[in-house]
Amino acid sequence: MPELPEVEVLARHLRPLLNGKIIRSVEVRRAKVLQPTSVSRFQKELCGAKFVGLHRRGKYLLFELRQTGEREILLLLGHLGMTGRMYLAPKHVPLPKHAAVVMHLGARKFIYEDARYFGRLTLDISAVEKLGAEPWDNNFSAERFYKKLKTSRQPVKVKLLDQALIAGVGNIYASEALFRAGISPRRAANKISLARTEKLLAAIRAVMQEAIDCGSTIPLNFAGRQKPDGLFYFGRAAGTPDYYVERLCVYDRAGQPCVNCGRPVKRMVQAARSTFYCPHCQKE
DNA sequence: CACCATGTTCCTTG
DNA sequence: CCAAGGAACATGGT
Repeated sequence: MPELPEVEVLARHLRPLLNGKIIRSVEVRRAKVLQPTSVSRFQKELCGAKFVGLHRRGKYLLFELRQTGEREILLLLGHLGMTGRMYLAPKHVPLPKHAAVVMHLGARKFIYEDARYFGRLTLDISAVEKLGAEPWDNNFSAERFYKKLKTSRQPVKVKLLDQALIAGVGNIYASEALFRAGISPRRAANKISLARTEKLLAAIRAVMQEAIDCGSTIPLNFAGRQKPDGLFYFGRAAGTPDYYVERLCVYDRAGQPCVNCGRPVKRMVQAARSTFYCPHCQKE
C-alpha cells in the first residue's frame, strides 16, 4: 500500500499504538527483508528496546527506539515495497502466510508481512540519505524543481518516479498529478516551462494531500487482506457508504471516459510501468 | 497459460 | 563517466 500518502496514514495510525511499547522478542521469518543487517544483530539491538517515535520520509518509515537507561536512539527503517503491511494484532492470532518479521510486545505483536518480500525492515538507514525533497519542503520551490528537471531528457512521468528528485511519488500519483496539471506524461523533463513546473508541483501536493485526507477519513483495516483494507487508492473522501468507489481520475481507468472531457483514458508503457493519461486534456 | 501489479536496485547498453 | 532501458526480485490476482 505504498506511496507517500499511504505511508503517512500508516505512520499516523501506528505512532500512538507503538509509542511506549517494549519489544520482548523478535521473530525473523524471512531474513531477506533485514538486509544487510544480520538476524542476530537485528534481534540483539531490538530486544528490550522501547518505541519512542515514528516518522515518515518519502515512502519510508523511521522507527525510533531506545534501550532502557540509554540515551542513544536506535533507528529502524521500514519500507512496504509493493505489498507490505505493518500492523498490530493480539498475541494469540495465527500469523499470516507471508509474515516476514514479528515483534512481540506483550499482549500484542507487531507484524510486518509482505507477500512479495520487496519491502524492508532494517537497521541500515542509508537509503534515506539518497532521497530528494519532501513535496512540502519549504526549501523545495518550483524554481528548484525546474532546475532539476532541466538536467534530464527523460519523459516527465519517469522523472517523477525518481526518489532522488522528489520523494514519495509513485506510479499511481505520478499519473494523477500529471493529469491534474494538464501535462503529457511523454513531455521531456527539460522541456517543461517554469510556469508548467509550478502547476506540476502544486498538482503533486494537491493529489497527495487529498489522498492523505481520504485515508484519514475512511474506515481502514490495516490487518485485512481484502482489496480496500488498509488501502485507499480507490477510496473516496468522507465516510460515505460508497467509500471505495473510484476516486482516481486516470489511474487504472483505460478506456473509461475522462472526468474532464469524456474521451477515453489511454494506457501506455514508460520505463516498463503503466502510465494512464487523457491525450486530449494532457497536451505535449 | 499469459499478463498484470502500489517499488527499488543492479546490470547492460549506447 | 553518464543517461537510459530493462531485468530481477517473489507472489498472487485476473
